[in-house]
Amino acid sequence: MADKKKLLLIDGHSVAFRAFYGLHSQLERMKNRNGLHTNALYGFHNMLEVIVNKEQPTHALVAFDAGKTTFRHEYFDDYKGGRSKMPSEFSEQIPFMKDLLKGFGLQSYQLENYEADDIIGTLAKEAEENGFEVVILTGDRDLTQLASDAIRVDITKKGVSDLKEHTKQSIQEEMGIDPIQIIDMKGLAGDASDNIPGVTKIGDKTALKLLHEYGSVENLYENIEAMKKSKRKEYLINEKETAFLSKKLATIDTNAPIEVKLDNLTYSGLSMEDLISFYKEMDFNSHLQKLDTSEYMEQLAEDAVEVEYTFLNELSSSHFSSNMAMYIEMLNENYHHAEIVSIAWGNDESIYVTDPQTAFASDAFKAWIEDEDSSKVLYDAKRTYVALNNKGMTLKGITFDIMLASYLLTAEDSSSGDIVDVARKHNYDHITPDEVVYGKGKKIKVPEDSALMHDHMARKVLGIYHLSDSMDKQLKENEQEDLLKEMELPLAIVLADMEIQGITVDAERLERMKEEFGTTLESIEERIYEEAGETFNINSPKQLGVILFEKMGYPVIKKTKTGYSTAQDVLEKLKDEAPIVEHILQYRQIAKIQSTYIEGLLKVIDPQTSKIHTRYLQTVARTGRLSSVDPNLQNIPVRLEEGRKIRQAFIPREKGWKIFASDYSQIELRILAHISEDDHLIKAFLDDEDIHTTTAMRVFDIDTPEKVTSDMRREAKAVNFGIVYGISDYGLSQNLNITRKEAKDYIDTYFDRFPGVKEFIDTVIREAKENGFVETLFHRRRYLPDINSRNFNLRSFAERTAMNTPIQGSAADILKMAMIEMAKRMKEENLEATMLLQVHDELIFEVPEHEMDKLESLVKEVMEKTVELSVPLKVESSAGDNWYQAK
DNA sequence: AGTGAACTCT
DNA sequence: CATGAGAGTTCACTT
Repeated sequence: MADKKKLLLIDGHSVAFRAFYGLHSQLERMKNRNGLHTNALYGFHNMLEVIVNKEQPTHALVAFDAGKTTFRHEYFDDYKGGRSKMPSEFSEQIPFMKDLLKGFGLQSYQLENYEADDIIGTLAKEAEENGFEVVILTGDRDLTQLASDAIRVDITKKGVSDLKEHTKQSIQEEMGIDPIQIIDMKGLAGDASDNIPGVTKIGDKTALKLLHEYGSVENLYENIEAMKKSKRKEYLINEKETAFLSKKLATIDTNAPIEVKLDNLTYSGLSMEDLISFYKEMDFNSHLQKLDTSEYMEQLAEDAVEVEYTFLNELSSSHFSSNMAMYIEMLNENYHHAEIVSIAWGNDESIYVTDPQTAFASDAFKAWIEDEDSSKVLYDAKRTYVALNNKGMTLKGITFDIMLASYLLTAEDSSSGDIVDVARKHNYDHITPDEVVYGKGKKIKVPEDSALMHDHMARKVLGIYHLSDSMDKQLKENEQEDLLKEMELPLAIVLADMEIQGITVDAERLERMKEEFGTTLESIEERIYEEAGETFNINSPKQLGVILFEKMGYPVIKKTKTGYSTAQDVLEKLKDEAPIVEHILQYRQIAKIQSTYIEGLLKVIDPQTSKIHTRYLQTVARTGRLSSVDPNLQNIPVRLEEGRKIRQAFIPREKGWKIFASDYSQIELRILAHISEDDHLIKAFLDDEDIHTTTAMRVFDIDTPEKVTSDMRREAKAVNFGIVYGISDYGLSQNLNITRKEAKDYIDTYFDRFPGVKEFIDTVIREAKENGFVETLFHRRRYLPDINSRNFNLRSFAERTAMNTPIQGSAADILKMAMIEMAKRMKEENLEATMLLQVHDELIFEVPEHEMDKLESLVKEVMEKTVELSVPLKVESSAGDNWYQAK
């Protein structure tokens, strides 16, 4: 049997409007690259997706209201009066609705002088008469009057793609009336949202009661004489006209003179091409990625430019020239262990693809890779360098890296690591996402048809080659060329060498610690179960919350989205009355050490060499800092003794060598002094004063350093931190456990005593508002789209970013410069010592005893002098048999 | 497979 | 109105 015909009717405007408010909290975050708000479009999209998938309609139409007046205004001037004007954030999205609908393959329709409701009503009835099943999607309750055996009305609920279905039956159950009587109800009770007046003192409840008795407005008035004398009766009689008018206004016209024919509304599904271009226009990247891969492939096949390439089984020097892009494919993120599956290179004249065996057996390939004068344009130079290093080659002649360039141009979310995202952001659309070619998750593999991969490789190479040109120009415009070529690119190689070198870790020592901590953990566990009176999973905040706040009845201090907060600062406050929390805190501390640092590190030690090779991510932190993964060696415990012991396991690669660490003292405050030119701050550093003590003296009005108590210094330190991070009185008060007013006084006094700092903050925020971005000392940029937002939170956040980024980012710049210089000098001086780690303001080396003095003076000179500010930079160094001792 | 809470660092 | 910058990993829990 042929499927029944099903018509889907959508009330475009009301659904979009609901979507807008449903995602209103996301308003400022959801913008495309041109700053267009996209929340209503996004929500509307999701609703369409849900309903189209669920209903599988054979016919569909989206109806819109037309113009400002409808026939209803002829009866009643103030119809829909009192509605506030559409916010511009919503109205700016309306023009793009048509692109969205096009993508879904949906027709839309509007009719002069009629509302969408009337179009929907007319078509719904017509369809019903022709044996259709009808589903109406709307954000407006008005349409429920249309519900019948064949017509269902779905209303969007607050949750974005959640729908409430209204059928004839459900309305009868809920209200005790037929859907058509809803208009009688409105006649009596009115509808505030449409400014339909109704009869005085009659609301929904009373109206329903009257309808149960009389059935309709007409019948009510025919029998009104018999009604018992009452105030209500008077109102009804006096406002008879209003009641009939209201009913008329509320009645959907099911005989609108529409020109569309049902037969022309057949629905044939998504239009991939249009949908993809809509996603691109809106920067709906997650949707782009989600698209069914085969459809995506088809689409690409249709509109993609052909990329020509040659697959080579044998290489010769004629295949290489001086200016080429290259890409090496590995299917594992961690390039230290990943297998190379394909290699491609070329330029706009020719592109070559080969397999790794062929490349690595070729002298011509090695000669080209190692030729300083053959310039190579890459995506992720560090990754490429490490991969080739594993094959015994040293990559030379790197002139450009589009990943690094993209990071410098638009540091925003370039994190995913996929070349497609970078390319797309710079309007290059001819690269397929890796996921499509290789699959994702556990199922990642080289495609059966290896030609698919070769084509993919060729596209990447061509993309890299093209993009390097336009990116180079943009960098020049931003004065960022040096930042790439003198900082990030050379740094990539320095980092690669550090990663390849790795740091030696004493696995046996970790194993012994694991035993010890394991025993401790068990005994704490037991004690907690005893105190709680039952066993439970201490690691589960949910279960812990139930024990503490329900079973044991301790006061709830803070809540999270999902339940009770059991965070450290909350538990600290319960310490006095609840002995159990002491043990919980202790448990958590040790459990963290055990799982993350002992077991976690043991897992990543190379059993052959006893080394750990982290990966530094150069394009993640928005301030220009590095981050470290697999494992993260930038957050090895130091603050508390138990955790700090982990550092004993980090040792030099040779017996008798030392671990040597140098860190910048107060680099961020020194940079603040330099940028702000605050006289007092500058003087403090010129005189090499203890900066927290100096701050305490100025803020607390103390005349000599000796009179500054340790508490005052501690509070001053917190204030200094606050200044660097962009302070709020609330934040400082939380931090110091003082009142908000006291915190505010501290801050005001600070700004009064360091006026240059105050001026810096005002200036940097003002400039950020004008330019839309802030810069570090070396022209690293960070765009702040929210800096002029009307949303207080977003704006405040952007303002704090505006003051913090130049400070944190300049510190990152300086250490990067120092690292490059350090690597160069160590090579020149032929030192055996090796740079191993970078932890934001410190560098860690391993060094033979006899080079200690040399290294110490070299590090000091390089770190203090590579970049010179208006205040001195100060470096503190220490050494020991392991990382624990070197601090 | 993805999210949130908790913890670690500068 | 919610509340100090920048990161990564582990676990529990949900989809």
